[in-house]
Amino acid sequence: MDTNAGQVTGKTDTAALLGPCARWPVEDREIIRHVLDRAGDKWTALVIAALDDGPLRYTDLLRRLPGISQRMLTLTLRQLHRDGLISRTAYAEVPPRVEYVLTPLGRTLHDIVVSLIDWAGIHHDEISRNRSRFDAATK
Amino acid sequence: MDTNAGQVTGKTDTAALLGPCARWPVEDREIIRHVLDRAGDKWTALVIAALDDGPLRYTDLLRRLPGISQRMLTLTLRQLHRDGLISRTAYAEVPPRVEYVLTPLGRTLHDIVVSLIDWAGIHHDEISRNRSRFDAATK
DNA sequence: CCGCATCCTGAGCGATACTG
DNA sequence: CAGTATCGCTCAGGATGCGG
Repeated sequence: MDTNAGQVTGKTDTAALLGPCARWPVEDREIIRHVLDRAGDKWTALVIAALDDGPLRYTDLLRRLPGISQRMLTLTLRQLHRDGLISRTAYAEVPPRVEYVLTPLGRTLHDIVVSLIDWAGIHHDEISRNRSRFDAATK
Repeated sequence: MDTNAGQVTGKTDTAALLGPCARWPVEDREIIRHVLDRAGDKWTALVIAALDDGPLRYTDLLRRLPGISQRMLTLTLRQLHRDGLISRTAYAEVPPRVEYVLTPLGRTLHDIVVSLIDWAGIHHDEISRNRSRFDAATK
């Protein structure tokens, strides 16, 4: 990383400043990258989207997210909790009950995530067609 | 998987229908998943975001995306082209020149992607604080 | 019911060197 | 300038089994 560090020390990295991260200072870049990576995780988006119905229990989420493994649900939930995007409430009952719900911060991301999912749903057929056409042409 | 398959065969998978994918038929699920995965690729979002300035050349993109390798830029561009999100124009000159630009379809995704990047930039400090607090509490 | 620990595989990605 | 080709590794993530 920082391959052009030795080029011109006075100009910092003007080239990089033109990119999509231009609005944010250099020291934040990698954190933004990290946030972006996490948002792009396989399940994070879908978990957040699933939580718009209100509080959900662990097993509810498991059923609402076809294909997710217990492991990944646990990990994803922990990350989201750690980042303050969801809150976790455990009730001392038998059998135990744990409910997850979006925090205000989480809800701000929720809206974006939902629009992304909607986008995928709306345009996936167009994308499929583009892909087929492309493959046919490149054959 | 499908632990409740033996429960009520007539009701198909109503549980799954409640999730965030509820709006879309079952056969589209995995395609949506795929589109979502692609959007969550390490560089896809940033490449799309970088292209809002208008047409860009290969090396322009390389400079505007600090840390990306030639390999990943090539692969990402190819996927985006294949999916019809960007168009590629090669000019028969010396030296060769190739320009990439968002298609109308790509521009619809662009807006979402930008809002996601902005979200990351706005909230990453809050997330960092949450994380620190969480780690301190769990110590 | 709600997880955590372990093992394991392969896709994603970076580094490097080479071509039209 | 705009890619391609090859190697190697890391690590996300699936399967399974156990524990509170």
